[in-house]
Amino acid sequence: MMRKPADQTIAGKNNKLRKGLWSPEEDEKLMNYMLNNGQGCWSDVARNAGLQRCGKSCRLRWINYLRPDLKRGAFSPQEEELIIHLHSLLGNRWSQIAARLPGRTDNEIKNFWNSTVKKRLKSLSSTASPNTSDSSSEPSKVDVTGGSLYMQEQAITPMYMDPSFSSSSSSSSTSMQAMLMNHIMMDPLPILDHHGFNMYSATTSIYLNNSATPCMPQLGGCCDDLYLDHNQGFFGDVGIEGELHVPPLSSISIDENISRTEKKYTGNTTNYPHSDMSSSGYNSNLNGYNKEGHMVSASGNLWKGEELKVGDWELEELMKDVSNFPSLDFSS
DNA sequence: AAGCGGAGCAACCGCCGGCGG
DNA sequence: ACCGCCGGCGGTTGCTCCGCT
Repeated sequence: MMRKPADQTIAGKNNKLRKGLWSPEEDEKLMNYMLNNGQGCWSDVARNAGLQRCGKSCRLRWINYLRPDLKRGAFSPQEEELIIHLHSLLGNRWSQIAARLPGRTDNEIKNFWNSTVKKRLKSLSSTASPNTSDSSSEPSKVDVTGGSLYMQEQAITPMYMDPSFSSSSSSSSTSMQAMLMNHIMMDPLPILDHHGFNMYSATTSIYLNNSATPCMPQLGGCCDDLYLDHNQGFFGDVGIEGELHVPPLSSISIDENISRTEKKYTGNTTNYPHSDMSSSGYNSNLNGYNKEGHMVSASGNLWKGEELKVGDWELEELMKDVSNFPSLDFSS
C-alpha cells in the first residue's frame, strides 16, 4: 500500500505515477506550484507541477502536510476537549470537526481519535465498569426496520450507561479522562451519535433490544433516564420494557440539516489567492482556512479564533441543527 | 544489543455526489 | 438518462519510531 519505496508506481493505465511517501523534491515542487498558481484542478496541478502523481495524491499531500496554515504538534487540552465534544455531536464527521479546529486536518483528528481518544476511553471504561468493557468486542445491534445498525464507539457506550461510573474514577484517571468524564456528564446529547442516531438517520424506527448484547440492559436504563430527563424529547415513546421505539424520522434528516449548515460555511470554491498564501497572513486567530484551504473569515461563523471558550463556541449553531431533529426537544 | 510490540502517522482505497458533455 | 471525471470524505493499512524486555 503506501509507505512503499518512493519509486513505486501505479500499475495499470499510467505506470509513471508514483505512490508512497513523498520525497522532499516532490514536496518542494508541489509547494512552489501551489504558492505560485493556487489551487486549480488537481490533475492539472499534478501535471503542471511536474509531479508523477495523481491529482488526488497531490491534494492529500497539500491538505494534510504542506498547507502553510497547518498547526503542528500535539493537540492542546482545549482542542482535545473540543474534538471530543464535537465528536459527540457530529460523530465521525472528521472533516466537519476539522473545519472547526483551525490548522488541523480531518486526517489528523481522525488519527488522534482512533489512537489516543479511543484508547483512553477504552481504558477508562474498563476501569470504570469492568463488567461492561467486553461489549466493545462485539457491536451492539440496534434493530432497525429494514435492517440493523451497529452501534458506534462501543468502548464509549458503557460509560454512558454505568451509573457507578462517575464515582468510580480511579487513580489512573488522566486529566483527559477527567475531561472526558466531564464532557460525558455535561453533554446535553450524551448518546446522540453513539447510538447511531444522527449518523444513520435514514431510519424509520429503531428498536433497542435488551438481549442483544451484555451491555444492552444498561443501555435500556440509560435511555430510560434520557427519556425522563428530556421529558420525552429524545427517544419518543419507550415501548415495552427494554425496548424503545423511535418515531419516524423521515420528515427531516439531521444529516441533511448538518450538511446544509456545513455547506453554508465550506461550500465556496474560492482558490487560494497567491498574495494570501505567501503572506504571513495565516493567522488563524483572525481568519481561518477550511479544510480545502479556503479562507473563512471570522464573520463566516466557522470559527472565531482561539480565544473562544470551548463549549460556548459554535455550540449554539450545532444545537440549532440538532434541535431540528424530530424527537429532540431541548427546550424543556 | 537485539527482538518485540504498541503508538503514531502518512497515505492509499473505495465510495459517493456534483458537474459537464 | 447516461457516462466519465473530479473532488471530498471516512475507513483502513502498513511503515517508522520508540520504549520495554
